[in-house]
Amino acid sequence: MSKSTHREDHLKALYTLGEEAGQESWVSTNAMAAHLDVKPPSVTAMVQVLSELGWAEHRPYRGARLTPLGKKLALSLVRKHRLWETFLVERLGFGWEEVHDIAEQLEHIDSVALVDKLDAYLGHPTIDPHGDPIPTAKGQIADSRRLTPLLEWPHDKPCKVGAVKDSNDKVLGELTSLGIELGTVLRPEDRLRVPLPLAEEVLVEPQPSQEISTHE
Amino acid sequence: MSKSTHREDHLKALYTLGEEAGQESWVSTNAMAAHLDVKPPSVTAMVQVLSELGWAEHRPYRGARLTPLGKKLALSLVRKHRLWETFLVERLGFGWEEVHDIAEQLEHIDSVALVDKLDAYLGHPTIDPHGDPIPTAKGQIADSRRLTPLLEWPHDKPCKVGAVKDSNDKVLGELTSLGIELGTVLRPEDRLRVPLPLAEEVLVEPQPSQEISTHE
DNA sequence: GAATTTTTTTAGACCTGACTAAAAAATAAA
DNA sequence: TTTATTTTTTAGTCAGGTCTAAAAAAATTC
Repeated sequence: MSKSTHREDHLKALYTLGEEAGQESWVSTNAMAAHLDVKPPSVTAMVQVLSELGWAEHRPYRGARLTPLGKKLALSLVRKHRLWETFLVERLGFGWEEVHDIAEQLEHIDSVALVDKLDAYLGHPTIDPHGDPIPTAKGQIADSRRLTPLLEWPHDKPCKVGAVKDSNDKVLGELTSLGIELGTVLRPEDRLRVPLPLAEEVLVEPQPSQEISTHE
Repeated sequence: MSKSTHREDHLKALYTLGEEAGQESWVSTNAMAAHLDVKPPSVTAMVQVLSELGWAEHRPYRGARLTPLGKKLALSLVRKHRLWETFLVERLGFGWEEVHDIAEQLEHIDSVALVDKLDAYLGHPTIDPHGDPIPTAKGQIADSRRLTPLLEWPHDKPCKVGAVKDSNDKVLGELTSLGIELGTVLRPEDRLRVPLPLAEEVLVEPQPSQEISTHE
């Protein structure tokens, strides 16, 4: 990996864990190390670099958090990642469970023009193949949908799959083999076929229209 | 750059210079250093690594050349590079002079499935936006065209632009501003507008059909 | 064919990011 | 609040790839 790829990976880890933990909280270097599959001392060193770059703040023994600049850069990485995932699924025909690792590489390609043109080519998509919102070029996340965990959805009403929470390859693959993908309409009886650990990962929204089949 | 990116860059330099110099010749480490914009000792070190990997042979003080395995790998890099260039121009709307640097990054993305799907998506193209042939997945270069340097083409016959020899951004940009791109038909009088240094880079083929305009 | 110049390799240093082991700070338990 | 435990940082090492300076081989000149 290049110097910047390493930095970007740590930046993104910090962003991701920071989002999970809530806005102003400090992310522990240990958590980042676990997330990046690296030992804690390596993260400490890297966090200090991010700090020198003005991307993050580091309070020794407390943790790290992004500066506004760091957050902006992280969002541009997330944007690239999700645009590439969209391309891979919608244009190249990959399954939604196959694209994470490839997008993980593609997101480090350095070219503003490329991202802009890719975005336009895809028709300025707002969500990626896993239902996650795609930040705009300015770093705005505009996700107007109000998603509800499937397990909290009323048992007698149909709903539509809007996103998968922790979209790791295994969960996505199992959902696919159940015939469940983004946009799939779940009727009350369909939900019986979804094992609990999978159902926990699914976020749904009201079924808006005349869709009736299990396969969207 | 990652370990493999560095290795691949040296491998490709060795391939490129080896092709220019003719099949069996040894490529000097100095030439590679100039090509890669790196100092000669760095190349020596890297060539020794390639040698340990079985990708190249190194004869100290003579130079290096690819093994059959190395050549196969190099061709797969060239294939990736040219497929991505094709994608960038044909799908994303980049100019042919803008894509080299981006493809230089994209060619290191590691995913066989990605290359296969990209190739299919583009309709299994055989030449890239600069007229260079795209190796097949098996490493075959099937270029049935017989291209002639523009300067050797009979002055009284029209011809069609088939490729650009040294497709660096500057040459390509100047050709574009003259209205010359791949497939452009050049009538005898059109050739007067092409400065010598540019004309030297252009390879042409017989004009097959009813094309008459300067803009293909 | 000996001497000089050019090319290439070796030697040794630096940079970046990873690691292990040990020290220091923070947290939890007694 | 003192002790024990956990977390995090520091210290020191290693790997990979780059560099400069010096040595060795090859090519060239006289």
